[in-house]
Amino acid sequence: MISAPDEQATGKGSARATAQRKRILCAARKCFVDRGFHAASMATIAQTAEMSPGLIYRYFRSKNEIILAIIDEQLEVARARIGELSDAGELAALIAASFDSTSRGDEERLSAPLFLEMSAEATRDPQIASALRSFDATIRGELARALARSREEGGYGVPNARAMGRALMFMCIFEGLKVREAREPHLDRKLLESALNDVLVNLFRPQ
Amino acid sequence: MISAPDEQATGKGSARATAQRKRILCAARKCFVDRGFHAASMATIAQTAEMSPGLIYRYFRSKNEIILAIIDEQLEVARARIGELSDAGELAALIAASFDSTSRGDEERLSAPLFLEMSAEATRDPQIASALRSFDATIRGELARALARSREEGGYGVPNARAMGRALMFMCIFEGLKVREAREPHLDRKLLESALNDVLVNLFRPQ
Amino acid sequence: MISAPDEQATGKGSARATAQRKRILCAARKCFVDRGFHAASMATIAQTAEMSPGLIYRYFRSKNEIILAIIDEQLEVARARIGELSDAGELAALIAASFDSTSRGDEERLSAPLFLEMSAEATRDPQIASALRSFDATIRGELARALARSREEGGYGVPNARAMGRALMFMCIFEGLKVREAREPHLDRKLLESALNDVLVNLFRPQ
Amino acid sequence: MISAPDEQATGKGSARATAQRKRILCAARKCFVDRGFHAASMATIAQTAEMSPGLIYRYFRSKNEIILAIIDEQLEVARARIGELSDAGELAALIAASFDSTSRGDEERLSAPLFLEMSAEATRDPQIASALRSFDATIRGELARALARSREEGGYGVPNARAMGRALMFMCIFEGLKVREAREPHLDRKLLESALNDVLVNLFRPQ
DNA sequence: CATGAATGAGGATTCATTCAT
DNA sequence: GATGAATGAATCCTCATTCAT
Repeated sequence: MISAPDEQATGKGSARATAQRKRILCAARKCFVDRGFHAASMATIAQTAEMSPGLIYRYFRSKNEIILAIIDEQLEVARARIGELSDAGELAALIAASFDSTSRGDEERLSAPLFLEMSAEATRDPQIASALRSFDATIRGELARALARSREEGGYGVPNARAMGRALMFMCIFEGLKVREAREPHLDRKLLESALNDVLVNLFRPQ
Repeated sequence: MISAPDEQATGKGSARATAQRKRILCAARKCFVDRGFHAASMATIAQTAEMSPGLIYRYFRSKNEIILAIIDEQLEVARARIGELSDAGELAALIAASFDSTSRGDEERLSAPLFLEMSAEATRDPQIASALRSFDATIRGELARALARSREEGGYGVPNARAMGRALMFMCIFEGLKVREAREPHLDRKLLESALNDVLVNLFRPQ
Repeated sequence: MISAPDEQATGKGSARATAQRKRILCAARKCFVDRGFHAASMATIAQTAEMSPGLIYRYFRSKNEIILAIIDEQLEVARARIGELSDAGELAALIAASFDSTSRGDEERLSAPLFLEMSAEATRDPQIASALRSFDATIRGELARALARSREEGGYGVPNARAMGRALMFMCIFEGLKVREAREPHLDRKLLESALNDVLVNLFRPQ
Repeated sequence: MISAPDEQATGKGSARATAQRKRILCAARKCFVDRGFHAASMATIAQTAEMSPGLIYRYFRSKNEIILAIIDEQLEVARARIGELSDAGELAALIAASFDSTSRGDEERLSAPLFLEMSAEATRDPQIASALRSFDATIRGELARALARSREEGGYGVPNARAMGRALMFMCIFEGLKVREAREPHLDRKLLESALNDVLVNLFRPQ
């Protein structure tokens, strides 16, 4: 978690407050996707959220706090998604599906533009960097464990020595595909799926 | 190429002008890496280049033109690097080496932060988007051809049907690694190399 | 009308907003009179209006929009004034009076410096040029009709063939006097009045 | 004369220097007509004059000095032109002809845009204001004398009491027409000529 | 709670002018 | 004499943030 809840100063914890925060974050997400963290102005976010700019500051201390909250949210979504993937067997098909923007609502997918925005921002902001590192650690550990688990236990039986490396490669492919999604959203699905199978079959084949 | 040379209006073509442009681009690259395209101010770039802000405009029409020039430069570097990789046999080792920021000077490597910055920007700027697409087309075509070439001709003998898909996967891994480099520059090299070998051996093994 | 009201984007239509716009226009008018459209800076206008520079942009999209609004205002004032003149009989006396800067407040007179500024600007800006042309057409048409009307109907009974020409001459004299006012604001009123009578008596005498 | 010759510091008096000054003034005139005093940059003027910006400063101390020189030149041209007019008998036809931009070269006509630019500038710059006043005094005196001269001496025999007033009106019409020329350069010549005759016949008819 | 007007620092860009060559 | 690179102040405009109502 990047942004401390700090209900004292902002959230109030009431249902109302939660709803307002969600409203703002939803608007912010849209604006950030459309224009990037920097180019999206608080005024635009307010307008999108159909509230006054001043009101936003009742729920978030600054624009940066909103950015951090959005990053948290996106990482959470990604965590959930990759958790699902690693549990299921059909990894290639599922990853390919995660590429498809029509398969889920905006709030349930790691947005490709936001992923790039976040990653770029992490280069400069240590707080964001650390959030991403923690995300990484969680996911890679989880993946490595899944890979290392024996076939009898529903795992892939990959030797421990290789599991960490393959988890790393999985992340690279997952994130490389996010980059690609941002750049080439209409990439041929057939090509993608067969390519993924071609590679992942090796990465994840029970050994 | 995004930015036409257009010596008419800016560069003057003189040795001096070329040196100044290089100076500016070098300063801009530093600033963009440190702060991002948007947060880097012309004043900062000028200061880094040790010249007055006004002077920059003798060599570039706008900040955006500088951004485009930097993107051109980075894509050119990436093209050259991937060209080398695809010619050589030791793909995994080379890719891993390309991760190593100490192996080459700043100007001879695709900067990871800039790569993210560029990719994010391409989401909104059609000119950048098109430059990236053209980069993609070139590289993927080249890779696919190298993969499809018969072993006798120094290729990998991958069936045509699979070559395109593997080229795509190669790009995902390459770019996924750039993302990782930005996030985790001190990633364990041993782990990385062995993981790459593990995957690429399958992707590029002569068949 | 040059500048559409466009309350959507700027004015808000509230009483407050109207007052602020007026405040800004009033300050801008002063600054433009003192220094010209180009030399008057937004900072100066803001200072004159006793507000921050940024606030101006809540009410006007750009400096140019302010210029256009001022031009609109000035043309409107001129139209009203010439309307009065053409209705009354004592044209010479009235024109001379319109020269007198003490007879009316700043907002009810076509400012001589602004008239020059506007006219000069119209040379380059097609929007302003067209506003001036429309002003011309209105006024000259109105004058020509007044001149052509029969004496029984309160007109001057000037033959149609001559009415257009005399309306043109009237405009030349009116505008020539604006030039003079800018240059020689303390011109001898007696001289002016008798000179105007001498000429206009011929232009407008009922025939 | 606004701008003191001051050969010491600038002109050098040599034929070369004179030619260079003329070159610069000619370029400046073009630029000022096209873009106005303020918007015309020294760089553009230099380019138009086909010389380097720095060189201009060998012949003029500042941009303002160029503006003043141009104003001098324009007033000189106007003086000459009105001198001709007042000597000839066919005043109306001649004034109308002076409207016609094709009748003379650019350097021999008072440019309408420059006239507006000058007049506007005179509002703020006392030096320019005084130059215009001196111009006025000369011209109006000359005109008044011509009008007052007896018919036997080639004059118009206008009583002294009226001569000053008519000279004033003549100036208004002349300058009013300059304003019109800037605004409506393609004004119907027939209309203009007949209108001028209609008025001037009264102003200048020998009495 | 909510508004939206207000602030003012900061950003990109231009341009008259200078000066080393 | 001549060049044109270099300067840096000044300009327009934007936007995160605050606060009176």
